[in-house]
Amino acid sequence: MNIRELARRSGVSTATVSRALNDRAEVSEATRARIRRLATELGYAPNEPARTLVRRRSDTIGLIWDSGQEAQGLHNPFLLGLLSAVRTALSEADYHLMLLTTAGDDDPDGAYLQAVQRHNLEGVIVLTTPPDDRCLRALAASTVPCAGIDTAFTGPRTVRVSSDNAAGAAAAVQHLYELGHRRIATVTGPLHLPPAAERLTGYRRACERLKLPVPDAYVVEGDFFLASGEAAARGLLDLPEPPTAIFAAGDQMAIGALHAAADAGLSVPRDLAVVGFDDIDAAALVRPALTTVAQDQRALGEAAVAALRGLLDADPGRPADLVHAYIVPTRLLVRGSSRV
Amino acid sequence: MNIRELARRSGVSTATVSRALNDRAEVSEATRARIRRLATELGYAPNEPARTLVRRRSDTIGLIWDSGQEAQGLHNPFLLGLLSAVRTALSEADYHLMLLTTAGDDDPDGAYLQAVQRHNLEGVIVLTTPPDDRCLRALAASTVPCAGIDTAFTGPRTVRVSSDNAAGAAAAVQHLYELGHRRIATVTGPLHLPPAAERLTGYRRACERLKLPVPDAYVVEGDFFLASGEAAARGLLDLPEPPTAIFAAGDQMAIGALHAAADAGLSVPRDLAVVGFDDIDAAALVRPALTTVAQDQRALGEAAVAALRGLLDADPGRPADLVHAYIVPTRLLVRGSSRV
DNA sequence: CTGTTAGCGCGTTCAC
DNA sequence: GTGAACGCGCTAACAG
Repeated sequence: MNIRELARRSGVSTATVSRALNDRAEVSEATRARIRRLATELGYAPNEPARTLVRRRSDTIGLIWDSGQEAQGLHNPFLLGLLSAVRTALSEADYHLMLLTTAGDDDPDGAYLQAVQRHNLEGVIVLTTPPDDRCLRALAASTVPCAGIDTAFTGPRTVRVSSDNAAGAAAAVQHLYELGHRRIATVTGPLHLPPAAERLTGYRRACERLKLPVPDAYVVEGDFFLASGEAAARGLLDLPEPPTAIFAAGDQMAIGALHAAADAGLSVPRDLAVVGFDDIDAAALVRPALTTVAQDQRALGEAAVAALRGLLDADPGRPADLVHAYIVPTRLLVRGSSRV
Repeated sequence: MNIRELARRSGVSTATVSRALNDRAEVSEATRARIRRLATELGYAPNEPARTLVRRRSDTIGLIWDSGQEAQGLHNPFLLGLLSAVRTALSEADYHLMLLTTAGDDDPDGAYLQAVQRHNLEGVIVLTTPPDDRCLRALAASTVPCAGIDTAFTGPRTVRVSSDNAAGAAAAVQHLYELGHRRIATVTGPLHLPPAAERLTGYRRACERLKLPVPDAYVVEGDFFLASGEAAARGLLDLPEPPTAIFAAGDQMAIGALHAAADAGLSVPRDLAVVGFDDIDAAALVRPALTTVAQDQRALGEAAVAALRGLLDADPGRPADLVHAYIVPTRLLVRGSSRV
């Protein structure tokens, strides 16, 4: 079933069919309706490769989501929601979505770039990825429009989307303050990662505003994984003046802090309050359930799509400074680990 | 950069370039090498839409992974690993991957089918999806090759891939038996779902083999979510003769059982042992860590790709009975919730 | 408002 | 072993 057959059956030319199906103005309403009806009746669907070939655009976006295994267990739960949101938002904007990989390519460094070229991709969305990915750097350095969520790359046609990490962290501190806590420590992520650094900044700013002391010992760098949070919390609880509350920049570390508290014979939230970040699935499953700063995956996904579309519509020559950062608000979910 | 330009620069015709790049036999080794080198040098990449158009095949597989929101929080953590495995396996087999959605289509019932037609997809892989999806049924009923992981659909060119749910459940029971438990109860998933039913079968068979009594009260149907596991466990612990071990057919329910035990003042694993299924992220994060039957996501993904390729290579006329079921083994992860 | 025609980039005949 | 010509399904440009 192709456009020629459809034309034959409806007694018009292929050009008219094409115009009718693509909602061009120059077709009479009557013929348009007739053709559309016939098309659905016959189960006609346009051949995208052919359209792509002639229109020189594919309406297709590439998606890169983690080329390495390092991120395993880290932002994972998070990614799925993101992926879902991106998929939905793109499809609502009538874009198709292609998953990209580096594997199986002769020239791994240019793999993504080649994929974009091969498939005529209009742009690429990048979900959390190791920042040292050479293949990704090559992409960012090109003129391919890229929107990254929580990624640290920059290039000529690049936008970054992320949660308002600083504000989220500040909200966590504020929440603990309102519960009466005055000694609030933090466990950070690896500080070379932007989200980790931003969350620390938010923590510091909130403490400053609230006139809370932040001794150096109250800031411990972790790696976002459980064990680091547990170790950090253990250290914090052993201090001469231990904190009464811990803000961990990631849920896994926060859960580690819960374990450390239990081991120290402390009751959460009575003796120690804990707040995490991300709202991974496990946050609602542990006991006490974890109070956490939830990232809005749906909003992040939609923002990424919006950002990319902005880039696509923008004049390629112009720097896209105006839209160079999309910040999505977070939401504090108060659960048992902080509230009494 | 296209094949014509490449031909001009290498002093041969486009036909020769095409033959060289596609590893056809009728080209001399020398020219092939020369052309290949020039191609990488110039960053040439074939235009897939054009290739697809003329070859009438796209080397592209569609992926459907959850059209509804119902599954939220259920198999989620699981899906991501699957997705990753499928992506890798497909790309190693030189297939491209396209994410499909129903959204934004006029004829939602035929949305997937249309997508397959539009993009010339060779086949589709379906990850866990609500079984009542009409759109999916339409796809399964067609002649499009489909491989489903844990899905309940069947059709003329359909393969199902799943974990060996029965064996996994049996292994859990066996493990508990070896620890000395003789009163082992189970919390099942919704029994209309094949995985839930299979896990129950495995449980029953193992109990029978080990001559363990299974009073009706020891089999409680849950819904895979936390609360149902908690409620079921509470009921079980209130029995006149409560079990000393619970096998829950899903990790969330198992974690619910841990909560119930804690509320009843029981110590896990001393007073009650608990085993789950799936190995979601949270299983390793809760305390005590959850013993669970892990599904091998990587193997499942690879099996799905293998199954689909089998279907693609098979004679379309022939029923594909020989390969109609791919069963992937599970692995018991013993953690603190069972081992003393 | 509609039809005719050219050509998007490539793989594949058929000649040589 | 190589080249010239054709056509995949569709849209765009132009003609009517």
